[in-house]
Amino acid sequence: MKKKAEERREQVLKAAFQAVASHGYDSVTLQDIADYAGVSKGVVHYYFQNKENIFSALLQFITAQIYEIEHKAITDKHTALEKLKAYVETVFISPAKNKKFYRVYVDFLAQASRNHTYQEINHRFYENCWSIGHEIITLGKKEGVFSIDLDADTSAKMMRAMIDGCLIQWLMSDQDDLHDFYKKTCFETISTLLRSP
Amino acid sequence: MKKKAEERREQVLKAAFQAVASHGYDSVTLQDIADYAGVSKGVVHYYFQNKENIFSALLQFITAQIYEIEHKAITDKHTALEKLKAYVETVFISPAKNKKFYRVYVDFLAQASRNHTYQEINHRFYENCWSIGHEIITLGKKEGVFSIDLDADTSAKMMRAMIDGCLIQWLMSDQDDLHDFYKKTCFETISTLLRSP
Amino acid sequence: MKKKAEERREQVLKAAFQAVASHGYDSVTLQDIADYAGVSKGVVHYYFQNKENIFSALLQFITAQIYEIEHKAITDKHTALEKLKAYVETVFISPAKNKKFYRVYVDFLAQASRNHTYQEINHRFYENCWSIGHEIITLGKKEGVFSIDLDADTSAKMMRAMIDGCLIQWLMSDQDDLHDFYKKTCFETISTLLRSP
Amino acid sequence: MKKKAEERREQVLKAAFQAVASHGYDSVTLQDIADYAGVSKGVVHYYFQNKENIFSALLQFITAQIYEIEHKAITDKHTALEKLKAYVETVFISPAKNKKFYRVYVDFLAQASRNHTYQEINHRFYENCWSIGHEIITLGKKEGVFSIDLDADTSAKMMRAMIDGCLIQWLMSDQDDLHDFYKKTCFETISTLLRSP
DNA sequence: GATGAATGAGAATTCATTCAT
DNA sequence: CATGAATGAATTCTCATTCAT
Repeated sequence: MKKKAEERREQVLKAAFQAVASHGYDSVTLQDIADYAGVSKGVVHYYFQNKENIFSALLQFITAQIYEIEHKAITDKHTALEKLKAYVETVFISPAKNKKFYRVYVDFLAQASRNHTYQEINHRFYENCWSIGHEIITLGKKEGVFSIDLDADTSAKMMRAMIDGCLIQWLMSDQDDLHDFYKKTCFETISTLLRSP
Repeated sequence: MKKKAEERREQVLKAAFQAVASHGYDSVTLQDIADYAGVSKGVVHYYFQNKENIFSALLQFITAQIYEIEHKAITDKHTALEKLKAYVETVFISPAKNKKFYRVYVDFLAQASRNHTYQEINHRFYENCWSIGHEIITLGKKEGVFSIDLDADTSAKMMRAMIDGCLIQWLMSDQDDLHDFYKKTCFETISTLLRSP
Repeated sequence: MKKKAEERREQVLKAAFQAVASHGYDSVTLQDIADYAGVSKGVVHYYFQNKENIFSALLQFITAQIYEIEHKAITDKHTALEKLKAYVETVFISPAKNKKFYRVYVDFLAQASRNHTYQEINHRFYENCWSIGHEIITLGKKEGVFSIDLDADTSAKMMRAMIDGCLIQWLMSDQDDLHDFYKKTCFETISTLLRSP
Repeated sequence: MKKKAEERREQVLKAAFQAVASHGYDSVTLQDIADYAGVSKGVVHYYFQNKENIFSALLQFITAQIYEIEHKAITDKHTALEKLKAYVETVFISPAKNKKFYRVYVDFLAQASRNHTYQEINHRFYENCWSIGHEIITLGKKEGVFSIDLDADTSAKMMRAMIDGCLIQWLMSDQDDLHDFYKKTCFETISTLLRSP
């Protein structure tokens, strides 16, 4: 029973993700979401109290999912450079997936600047991202491949700033063939920043 | 006649900026804009065909204005490091102004991912920003303070990615007192990236 | 089987009474009723064809109940004045109970003005009420305490009009402490009307 | 300008009165009101913030109007009995008008039992009605036609209770031809109550 | 019998846009 | 030119009712 409901909610959230990716946060209607989910309008309201509620759950859902994937990627690797490489590879997963996620994510960032709930969810996502950076940097310092002078917290923040900055810049270019350039350059820029002189 | 109309349009655009900063791109109404401008709803429609039109003009207006300010800042300085310092200082102008501009700007980025018109306006802004970076880097290479190996085009893009990444991260923190941290760290990160080894 | 079903119906009707008293005729939902009854929404529909059906049964149920109580009250007494006193005392039973019943009853009167089914149920209630008045008046005339000139039918209608008029006026005051004033005054007014000059 | 708007509001209120009289408080839609007013749905919202707002204004409007008519009726007369006669005549104006007004009024009474705003508006109406009764009774006592023992405040309340009780009972009968009976009987009952023994 | 998930019709409300004054 | 009244399309949300389990 409970399980079925949980699946339904996830079905709606996935539909909401598709719908927002296609139409944009403020243009998407509950009917759109219902259509993508292949259910009636009523179902959406049955599982979520209101629109804001769906969107909060959606932001929670996608940021948690992204973090999980990124975290898994670095856990599989053992050296700092391998982890960093895997992290950037995973973040720049593909033009199609990055476009979809970042379209939705930038929509949420736009909302978050005036919505405390989204801000908090995003903050938890940031902390997760920073913790990945922190882990890589700390290991790299131990290994001697990264500068001993780095402050892991600060550098982790700059890492994420660079990643988001690059992917937003790429998204705005609307050119899938630049994806590789941004991936490579982002990786090299971060490497340059971190490596011991 | 023409002059009066131009002033009227600018009055409306400035009001639109205030209105979007306060209410957000998708929540703002033409009545809000008219209210901020101290005119009637009719006036807004007299000078702009429709809502989309106002917003295109607004994005054009604020990105042009920002570029002008940033460009002026580096023109006043003579060495690469002075220019870079002035650029970052100008970009991180103040918590209040950055919050206002970036709220509106992120709103537009969110829209731009699905709106070609905004994308083009933003692209021109990017090119302007990149040209500033290019100028600083080229000069720094000549002066010998920046690495000779840098590709000015690429590095300029990374500079802007770092700046936007930092300011968005700061905006999401909703903590004015972190503004200084991000300004300083952003500057140092860029310096690290560019300086000759 | 039949008995169980009858109990179930009554359970739902009592819940409906609570629900209407709390939320009002037009705001009450079947879910509210189900909640008050401690059963699922399905049960409500199992025992009643639809919403209108429940409400008809409810009006029937509460008017029958009220009449039974009032009738019992006067049957216990033997003189006209005792009966009248007991009647008014029973009608003005308590602030809490009067508020609950009259809220629901006025809701039904509002509906009844456009709903023939409710009108008929209310008419039977009126006839019952009038019969109580009739009995008291006829006895009083026999006893010589009430004016011989009274038309029992007409006076019974006026008695009920006075009672409903008073209780509605009291209900609208939203002041429990006026309950006593209206009870006393209503009794005295009716007494004045009936007594032989 | 202001005048036009005031007329528009009144036009909408009159339409709302028709609409509620026909469909009932809780069934009436803003579209119904707009239709009766011969305007678009938007107009209703242009002049009233929301549905509750319209209804508050409507209750205010009709109770003020009724009071004005009743007050005018007694002002024209000079003796207590003439005033009383005129008052009852005016209150029982005609089957058609009483049906319309009392349908709407009972709807409001039903709502008022749970809505403080309506309660207050109704209370002001009550006070106005009571003041009419008070005036008649005081004059009658002076003239010696009414009992010197009457408390004018209390008797005024009983007068109104009798009137409302009678008209509600009549409304529930759904028989226009009983209107005369209730008018006559109500007048006689009140006369009996007030006259000196 | 009982449950509660699913449906979809229907209502309030919001606003861009139009246009008479 | 400017105003703001009027329109009605579009959206969210609520719930009676149905029906598979």
